[in-house]
Amino acid sequence: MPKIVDAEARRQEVVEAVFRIIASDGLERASLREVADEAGLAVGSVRHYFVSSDELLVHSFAVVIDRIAGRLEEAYAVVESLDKASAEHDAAVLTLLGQFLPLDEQLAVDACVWMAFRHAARIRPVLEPEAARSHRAVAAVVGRLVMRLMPDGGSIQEHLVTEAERLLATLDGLCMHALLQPEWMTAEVCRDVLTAHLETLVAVPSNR
Amino acid sequence: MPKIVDAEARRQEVVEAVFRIIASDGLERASLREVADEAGLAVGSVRHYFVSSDELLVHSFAVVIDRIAGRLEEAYAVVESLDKASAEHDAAVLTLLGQFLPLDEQLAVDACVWMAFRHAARIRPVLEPEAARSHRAVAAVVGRLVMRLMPDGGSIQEHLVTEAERLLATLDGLCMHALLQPEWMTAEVCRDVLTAHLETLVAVPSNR
DNA sequence: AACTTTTTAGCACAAACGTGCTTGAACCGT
DNA sequence: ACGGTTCAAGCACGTTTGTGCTAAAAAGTT
Repeated sequence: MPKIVDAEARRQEVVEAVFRIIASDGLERASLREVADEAGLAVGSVRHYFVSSDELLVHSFAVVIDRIAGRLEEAYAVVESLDKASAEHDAAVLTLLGQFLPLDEQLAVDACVWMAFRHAARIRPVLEPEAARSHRAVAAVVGRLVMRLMPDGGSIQEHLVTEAERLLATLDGLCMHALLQPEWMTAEVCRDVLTAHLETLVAVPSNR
Repeated sequence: MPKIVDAEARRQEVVEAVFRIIASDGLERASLREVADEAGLAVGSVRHYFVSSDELLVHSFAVVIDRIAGRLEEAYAVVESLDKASAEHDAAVLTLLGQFLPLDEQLAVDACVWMAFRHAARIRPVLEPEAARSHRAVAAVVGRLVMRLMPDGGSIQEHLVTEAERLLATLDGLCMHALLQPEWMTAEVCRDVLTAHLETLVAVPSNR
């Protein structure tokens, strides 16, 4: 039998190298040579764990999606465990929504990588399936949250879809601005915008 | 004197070629050779009008910013010319906000290009000044609009900033989704989300 | 007709890229 | 101790990129 190496762990190390490169230098710099250097390996070694550059990138995309979706599900479970009217509930909702934003270093890397891959997927067909999965996973959690938060429980299908999409758009927009214009979009502004949005979600206008 | 050619018009043609390439194949494919082919010129010719690849890209970024900002100012002038309570006013506001979204082919190209450059500016320092200018220009219009739409005229500075940033984030998020997930984010959903947002902007919760 | 200056075109080079392929090195079971 | 399998590393080839440089074509002025 061969040399024993935890192959999955090695793959994960390479993926982490990909993340660091994308966060600091962008997706276009995530070449095999750069990734190998960042991971402290040779190009041939990286290619031993990932058949092609495409496979490496698609797998990296999948990993970041799973990480984000996992955090969201976890945070949503907390929300669901609390009483709807309690103050802890509101705090838990803010914590959930904060998982989208680059509020700490780990979240910032994930947000960078996520954004980069989603935008790249518009052009590169290999990334498209994962982009669609990412959208479905996030929309599912946000949809459940909106259903829980809306006063009528989201009974009117059209309003639910609109409000879910509205929250999703605001989140992605906030994430974008926090990544691209960090000097204008501080963590505090993010929080203010989110709380303002939540107030508008609870208080549905009467004329609808 | 030399061969007479309208240099500015030629530059514009090259820029249009850049736009088409970015919209269809992404910014990373906007190389000198690709641009020259798309514009029907030789690489040397393109380089005669743009000293370097960087200058071409920065100038293209500036052009798309001017185009978008121009449309916004134009649409805002219409809004300002109408009575605040009229139905035409609401329609004009929707028209203004629609300038951000890829609702027709021209807007879609501009939105693609704008997004691509803004994201690239995170990594490429040469693009950063234009990205900052773009943010200021758009924020100015949106800020004025929010000030006009808020019931108290945006007299409380913090609320104004928050609401302006909230609208800006929603717009960018909508634009992103419309570009990346066009099958989920139709023009109709965009309109619904925007009208819902405007309702929440007019009806400020009492506890604030 | 000759000259000058702009415009257009193209060559050549170094650098970086993905990938097919080969070569040692490491290590476990026999 | 040995053999077979996996891991690690690297070479080589064809592309593509930006850019410095050269040179031909075009056209108004003299």
